[in-house]
Amino acid sequence: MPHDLPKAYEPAAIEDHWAEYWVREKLFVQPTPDPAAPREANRGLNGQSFTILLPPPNVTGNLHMGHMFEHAESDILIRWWRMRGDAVLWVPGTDHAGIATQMLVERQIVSEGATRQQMGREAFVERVWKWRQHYGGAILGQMKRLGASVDWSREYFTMDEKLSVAVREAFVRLHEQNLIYRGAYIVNWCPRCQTAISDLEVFHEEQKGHLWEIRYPVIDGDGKDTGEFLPVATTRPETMLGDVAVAIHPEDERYLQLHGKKLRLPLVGREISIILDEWVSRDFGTGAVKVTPAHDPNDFAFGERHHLPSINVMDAEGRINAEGGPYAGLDRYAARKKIVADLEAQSLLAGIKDHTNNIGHCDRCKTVVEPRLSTQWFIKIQPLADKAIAAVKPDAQGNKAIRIVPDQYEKVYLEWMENIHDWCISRQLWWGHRIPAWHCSVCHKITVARVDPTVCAQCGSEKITQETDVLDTWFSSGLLPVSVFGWPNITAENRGDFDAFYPTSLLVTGFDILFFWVARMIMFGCWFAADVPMPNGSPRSLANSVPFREVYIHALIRDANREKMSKTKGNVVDPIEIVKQYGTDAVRFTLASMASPGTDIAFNVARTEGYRAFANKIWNAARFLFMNVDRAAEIGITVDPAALGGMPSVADDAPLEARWIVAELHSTAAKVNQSLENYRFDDAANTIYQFFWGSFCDWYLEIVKLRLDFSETADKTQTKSTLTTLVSVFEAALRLLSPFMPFITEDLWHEVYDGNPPAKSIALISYLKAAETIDNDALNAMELLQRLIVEIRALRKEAGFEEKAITPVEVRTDVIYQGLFTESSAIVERLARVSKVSLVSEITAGLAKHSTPTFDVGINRPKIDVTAERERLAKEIAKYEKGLISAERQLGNESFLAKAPAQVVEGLKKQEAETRLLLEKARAALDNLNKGR
RNA sequence: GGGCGGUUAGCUCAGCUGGUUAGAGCGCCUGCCUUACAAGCAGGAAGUCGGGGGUUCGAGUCCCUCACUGCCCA
Repeated sequence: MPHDLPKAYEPAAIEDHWAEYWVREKLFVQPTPDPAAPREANRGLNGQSFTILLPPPNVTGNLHMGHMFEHAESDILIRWWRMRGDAVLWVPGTDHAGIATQMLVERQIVSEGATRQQMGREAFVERVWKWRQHYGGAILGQMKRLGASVDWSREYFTMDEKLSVAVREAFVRLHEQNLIYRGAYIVNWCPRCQTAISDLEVFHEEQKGHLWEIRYPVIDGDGKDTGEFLPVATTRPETMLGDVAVAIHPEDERYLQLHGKKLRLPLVGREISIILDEWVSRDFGTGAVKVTPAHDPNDFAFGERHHLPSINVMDAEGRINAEGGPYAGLDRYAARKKIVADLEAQSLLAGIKDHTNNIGHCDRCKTVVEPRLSTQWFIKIQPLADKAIAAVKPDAQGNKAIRIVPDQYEKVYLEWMENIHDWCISRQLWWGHRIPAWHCSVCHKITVARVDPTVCAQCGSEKITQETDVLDTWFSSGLLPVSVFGWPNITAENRGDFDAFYPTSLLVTGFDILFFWVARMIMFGCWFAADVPMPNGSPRSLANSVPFREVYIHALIRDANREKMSKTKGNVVDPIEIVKQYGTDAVRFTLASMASPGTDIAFNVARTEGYRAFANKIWNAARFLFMNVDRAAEIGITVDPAALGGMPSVADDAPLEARWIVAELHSTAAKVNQSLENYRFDDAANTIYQFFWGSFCDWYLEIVKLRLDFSETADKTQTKSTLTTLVSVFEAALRLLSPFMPFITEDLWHEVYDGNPPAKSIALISYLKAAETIDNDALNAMELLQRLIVEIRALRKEAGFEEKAITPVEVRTDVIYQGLFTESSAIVERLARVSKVSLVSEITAGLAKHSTPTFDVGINRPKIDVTAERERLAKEIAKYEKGLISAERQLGNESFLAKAPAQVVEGLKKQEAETRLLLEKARAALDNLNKGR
């Protein structure tokens, strides 16, 4: 059947088809292994499994460039491992994103004129589920379109029943282990979201503000003003309503006379004490710091140390509450304004200074967070952190249970983990995993249980109500590596997944969630998996408890000007849009080729344009190939499909270009495999690009045109073997490229097999593996030939030949190369538009001439540009002279000769000799030019 | 304030444990519609490797220092 491909590659025409095909045919589904079967049987051909858990995108989210990059890298690795014969599993899913999702649905409700409070909790949660069913997880649909080779049968959602069981078990277990406690502490409170958020969910931003100095009147034992004042500096004057003391440094000479005295709190009138505390910084402000334990973490610590009461003066929405007397009801900023004005009116304001401070904002809604005293649930994190540290730190033998790549992040991780704070896991939301704790209104004790209790476990009362708080979303996503494989239900019958896929092999993720998620998975994984025995019943070591063996931290995507992409700046590049324009493959290849470790990626569509051209190049190479296959078929020459699919090889007596392209292919395969081992997507991509375009298309295809003779008189055996090499190398190159450009390679691969491929997808057959030895003779010979052709082409230009003109050339070379040039004269003639290659002992005087270390080549010069030629030679001479001077200096240096490796010295000597010769030739050529010969 | 990274061609970036005269893509210049491809072909120009100092026979690569820049933590 003749092939009929459009002249230009149109990604849109094929991508939807294949994306849908991959999902429909369930090509990437990895079934649960049978736990009764031997472990090896559950692994791939290599006896290995390779598993990646998709970092769960937010269920409300859309795919952005960062996702596409992360997925491209993961997919490249996954496809590569799969083609190398491993049992591969990539598990997709989304997380329920407590705050974001609740905010989104709440906004909808408000726009309908209602509130969630009116609706009630149950109805609201139902509404969120409904939203999720209709609109949630759009990002997974986008992933399907982009061809991510994930196992869709295993899609998870953190609120699913199966994963919720794990959340509950984890909570109860930690509680039983006394690692969960509840208490009143200062937390980051978002007045808009009306929930506590963890330290990690707060971002700090410098803002210009003020430092107000307030004069606190000193009073005597009877409560009367002494006429003295203590100046107190604050950035948040409104919190003074909750002041319970003022702290000074015990050795601060300015305030020695105030030791033991009391103050009257301005505006409020409350008597407060002056406390002495060495933690006070004497240099900051006035050296006297107001203490408001309910509204500042440092003050809370002061309060603990000095047994001070806490007075909460704000409500959940950031308004002053009843404790604030006349200010009650005012928003925090309105209250600040009024308080400052009132203080001023009472002459209690000593000064206002400009002050820049770092203000915490809610990561979700950008509202300024308020440190607030409230009762929350916490995890006592140290025991978990200890394991998580041990998992990453090298042991005495230098082994690490988890390797973090690039390794600089290992330090960042350990630094954070070693200074970790207890984790506030409660959120005042409705959407999420409700904390499985019940409060008893009789004995006021708490019952935490795996099964919803009906009575208080302490006093048996039925008057119990469930805790209203839900758990932090990261609590559930932190459990994913264990929960997606069935934990806590690991029984003899259903432990197949866990045994086969846990620990997962690799996590590909961004630096931004190293602490949020990666660290928490490590803590939970090490903690909970440790209790699951190994398949043979033996205890599980730390190395087998970790959630993944490696973490690859990828770069961040910025716009073409290296600016962070953000909606407000309007510089967000929508990957789907770019994909529509250039094709998924081109975008993937762009991302891969720019993915060098440690540097952010400045995404530039100019690059993508270039890789679309690359795809088009491959497409057209295929057209050329099919054209010839069809023509061959007409005279009865066909390629045996059995010759395809492995590593191409050629006979020793095959033509040079055949031996060469096969050697190049092997060498390319070796480099690509090596690069991917090291997560060097850029090197791998560039190597393939160079092979496909630079070697296969630019040279091999051009030369092969000489051999494809379909005339009556043709040597059919030779034509067939040429065609076989051509097709088999192309087919192999498609496989090499497939992980990077899955769509075009899938499409062309099916074409190569004329619709009867040996497998359902190119993704399911084997990747390239280089032979032990590579034909270096062919590589060297071809390199020399290419050099000759390039020199002739350059000469032709300089000599002013028309593009199409054909001309004879003279070549002088050593005997050892003469055979090559003679045998390959047809190649030179075709590629350099030469009528005849004559080997001479010296290039005829007067010809335009180029010299290289191995040969001289000369051609006629119909209309040479003498000035340009003179400039070129002068430049060449200067370059050689410079090189010669530096070579001579080094070779004249005795310590160089004594200390440098022989190989380096030899190389330099050879180079020096060559340069000397080339210099002489260039000088002679310049002379001749000047003499007008 | 503490820590980490970056600075190489006009742009975006490679350059492994120091070793011959520093590379790629895009862009640029010149000439070509050579029937696979103008999303192409051929040829070409272009870098005091951020500044300074040091170690070394030899430094883009190692050390010190300064400058600029980005990120993380407080």
